[in-house]
Amino acid sequence: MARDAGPAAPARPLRRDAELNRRRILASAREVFGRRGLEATLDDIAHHAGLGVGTVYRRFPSKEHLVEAMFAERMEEIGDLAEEALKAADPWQAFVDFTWKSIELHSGDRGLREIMLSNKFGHEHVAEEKARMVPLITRLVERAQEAGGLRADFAPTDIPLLHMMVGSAIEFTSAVEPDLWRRCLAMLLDGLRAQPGKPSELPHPPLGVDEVDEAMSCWRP
Amino acid sequence: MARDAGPAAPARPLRRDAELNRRRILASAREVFGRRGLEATLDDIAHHAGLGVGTVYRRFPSKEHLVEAMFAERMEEIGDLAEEALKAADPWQAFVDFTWKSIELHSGDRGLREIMLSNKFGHEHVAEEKARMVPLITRLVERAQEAGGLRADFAPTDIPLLHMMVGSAIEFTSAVEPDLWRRCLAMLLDGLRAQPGKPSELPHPPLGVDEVDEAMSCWRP
DNA sequence: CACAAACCGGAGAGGGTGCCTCTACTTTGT
DNA sequence: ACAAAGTAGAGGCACCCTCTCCGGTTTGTG
Repeated sequence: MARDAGPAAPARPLRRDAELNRRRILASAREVFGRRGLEATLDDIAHHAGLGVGTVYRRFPSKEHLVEAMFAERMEEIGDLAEEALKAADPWQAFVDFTWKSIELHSGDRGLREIMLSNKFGHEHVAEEKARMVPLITRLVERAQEAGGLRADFAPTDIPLLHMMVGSAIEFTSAVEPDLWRRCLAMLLDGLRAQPGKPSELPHPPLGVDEVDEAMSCWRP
Repeated sequence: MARDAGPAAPARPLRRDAELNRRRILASAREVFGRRGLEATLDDIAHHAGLGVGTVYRRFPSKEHLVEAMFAERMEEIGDLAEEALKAADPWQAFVDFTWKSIELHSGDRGLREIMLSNKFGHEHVAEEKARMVPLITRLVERAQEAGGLRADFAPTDIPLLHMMVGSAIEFTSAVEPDLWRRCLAMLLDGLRAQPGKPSELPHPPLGVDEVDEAMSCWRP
C-alpha cells in the first residue's frame, strides 16, 4: 500500500553472473516444483541449479517469494485462456476447449496445481489472478448451458472440483503413464453433456494391471 | 514363513484393564486415522484415547502393525461388497451400486483411502485383500458391459482411478460439505453409461463461492 | 591493473517433527 | 500381600527444513 518504489525500479541491473544465476534458479525451480510440488526444498532447487542455497536466498528473500515469482505468470496464462474461450463461437466447444487446455497447463506441473487449489501458498498476485477468473468461468459455464451443451445443473464452483479430480488422476499416474488423465477427463466430460449421444472416443488406452500396481507403489498420500 | 505360533495362539488372555485399553486404542485409531489420514502420529492416537504412548507400543509393536490390524477388516468389507454385487440381477445397477457403496465406505475414512490406493502401508493381509478384489471387479465390469449398461471402453483398471478422483473430491470438500462427493460421483457415472439418456439428477447442490474459498484454505497438498 | 563492491558456497544454527524406548509408578488377580 | 502385568509420558535419536553467516571468489570500474 505504501510501497514507494514500484516493482519497475531496478536501481541497478544485476551483475552479469548474478543475472545468469537468477535465471538458473527460476528454471530449476520451475522444474523441481513441477516435478515434486511445493514441498520441494530450496536446497533441492539450488543444487539442481548447480548453486549453493545462499545464492538463492540472496536473490529471493524467502521460499514464498520464489513461489510467487514463479507462478504468477502461469496463473495469468490460465486466466487468458478463459478470456479467449469467451470469444469462441460455439459455447459448448469453448467450455470443452478451455477445460482441456487449462488442465493441459497443469498436467506437467504439480506446483501449479497446488497453487491453484490451495490458498496456503501464493499471496497477493496469485489471489488476484484467482479472483479475476471467477466471473470469466461463470460466464463460460452460463453460455455453455444457455446453448444447451452443458448440463443445466452444473455450477461454476464445480470447476475447481473438476480440476481437483483430474489433478489427482495426474498425480496418481504421472510416474507410469503421464497422459492417462486425458482418458479420465474425456469420461468426465461425457458426464457433463446436457444431451449426451454416444460416449466419446477415449484419447488414451487404459492402464494394465501391473501399471496400476506400479502407480500404487509410487503414489504417496 | 517359519513363524511357529499362529496368530490364533493367545497364550494367555490380556488383563482386564489391558483389554479395555486395547479397544480404546483401536477405537481412537479408527477415528484419528479416519480424520487425519495415516500421517497421524501414534502420540495423537494415544492421547485421543486418553492413554500414554507407551501403552500403545506395548500392544502394537509399531505403527505399521496398528495400521494393518485396523484396516484389514474394512478392506474385507469392500471385497464382500463386490462379491455381493456379482449376485445382483441387473448388471449395470450392480456396478453402480457397488461403486456408490464402496465409496461410501471410504468417504468418512481418509486412512482407508490411503491404504487402498497406496502400496506403501499395509502388508500381507491388505495386499491379499486387494488381490482378491481384482477378478471380482473385472467380472463386475464385464457383466455391466455385456448387458449394455457400461460403456465398452471402460476398463477394470479405471476403477482405482475413479476411487482416486472421487477420493480427492472428498478430501477437498470434507471440511466444508462432507457429502459433496455424491455430486461428483453422479456426474462421473453419467459419463460411464453406454447409452446415456438425460443427465441424472444430482444428489447434492453445488458449493457456494465462499465455500470453495474455505475448502481451498483448509485443503493442503 | 587494482581494488571495492557484489556475489558465491555450503556448513550449520535454530526450530520443528515423529517413532519408539525406558523406567518409576500403579493395577490386577491369585 | 505380593509378583506379574500394565501404564504414563519425558526424552533419546534421527531426520528435515528454512534461513544466516562469513571466508573466499568474481566483476567491472577508475
